[in-house]
Amino acid sequence: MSQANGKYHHGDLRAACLRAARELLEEDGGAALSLRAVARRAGVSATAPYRHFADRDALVSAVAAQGYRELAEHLAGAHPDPRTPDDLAEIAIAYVRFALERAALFRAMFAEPCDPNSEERVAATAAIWEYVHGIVHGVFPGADPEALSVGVWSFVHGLAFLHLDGKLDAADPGAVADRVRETVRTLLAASAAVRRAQA
Amino acid sequence: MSQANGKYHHGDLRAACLRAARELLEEDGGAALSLRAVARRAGVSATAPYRHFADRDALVSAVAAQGYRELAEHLAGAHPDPRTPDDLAEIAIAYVRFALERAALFRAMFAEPCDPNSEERVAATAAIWEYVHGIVHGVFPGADPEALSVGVWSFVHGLAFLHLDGKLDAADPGAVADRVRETVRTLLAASAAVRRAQA
DNA sequence: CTCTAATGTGAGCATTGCACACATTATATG
DNA sequence: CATATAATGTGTGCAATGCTCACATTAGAG
Repeated sequence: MSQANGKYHHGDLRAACLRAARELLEEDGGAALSLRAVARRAGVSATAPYRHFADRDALVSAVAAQGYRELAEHLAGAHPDPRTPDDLAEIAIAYVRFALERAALFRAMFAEPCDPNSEERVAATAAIWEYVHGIVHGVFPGADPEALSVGVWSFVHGLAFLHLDGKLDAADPGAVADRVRETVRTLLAASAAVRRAQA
Repeated sequence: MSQANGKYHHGDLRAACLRAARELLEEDGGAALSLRAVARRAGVSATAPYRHFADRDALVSAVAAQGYRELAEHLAGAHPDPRTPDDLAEIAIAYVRFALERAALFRAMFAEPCDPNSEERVAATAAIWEYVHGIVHGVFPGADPEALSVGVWSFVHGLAFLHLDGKLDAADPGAVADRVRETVRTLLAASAAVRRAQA
């Protein structure tokens, strides 16, 4: 009951719904995120949320957008100004940790095709692209920034998902971090290995 | 109606359910995959599928396992024995194309944590790991096979998901293929760029 | 103060997952 | 061949959900 005062009008039901949705997501996973459960938790009738969200998808989209912003913060916190591949590895570790710690949220962010109607969500995605470009520019000043940004985000994103889906063991956070670091190093050494082999 | 003969016993309802599930997945997306819809399409009562699948998750797991096998085939078809980064790029392209062409199936394969109870699913995952190891060994003979396999699968997997989720434009298959190829090249040249910058 | 638009309520409908008791049939066993 | 038993399919029922609609309440503009 985020706000169970007896008033007829809630005050800020939209925010309360988002909060409730986040709580449900973290407590019971994504499947439990129903509009009715959100309404219950906000101490409000089952249909009240429809005044603030067109449908379930709209609610999820709003939560996802919130997630994008938090992800950006989380990454920025991992390393303010990455310059070396090892710096980049730290950010990769932060990305994977975010996915594992806020698993249901992370899924909500990437489960559905980015709804082109949700301005909020598109904007958040664009912000992440900006951020990735900045990192790539700092770490690989000489490379094609567009292609390498795609490469880096893909790699890190895939790493996160494979852990999330149990394709890589994610039980021990320390071990996960080590593996991510190791993988970044190895991948960046791969081209050298190729050149050596071809020489 | 995959098999609407009037017999009381269906003959092979399990297979019919899987077929129906695949059809629903491709026609209406993952959300439409309900046990009842599957039953309807198989021309059978709503609860009949429970004789073959413990619950909805079990059905999805079975479909996912099927998907893993098809993915392995699809990749093998793209290049039988990859030896160079460009060969690898062709496989990456095939991976992304599989994800985009069988989007709902692909999501089903990776949406939920790999159920440790589903033998079939675990086995299929292990098979993919084997396959990736083989490729990596062929293309990067000198590298740490474990770490680089993780890196390569992560990268390709992330690439697929970012396209699938609209973070990368996936409208034109040709353009997607070009981007994937370009990204593989650029990523493998990244370490060179770093060394150049540090020199 | 009044009237309108915003916001919340409650009943209702279709759909779903699943459990249960029951019907039908394949198959093993006498 | 006859029959008991296990496998398989049916139908009913319940609780939950998303969503619509008519209605109640209230905040705030005029």
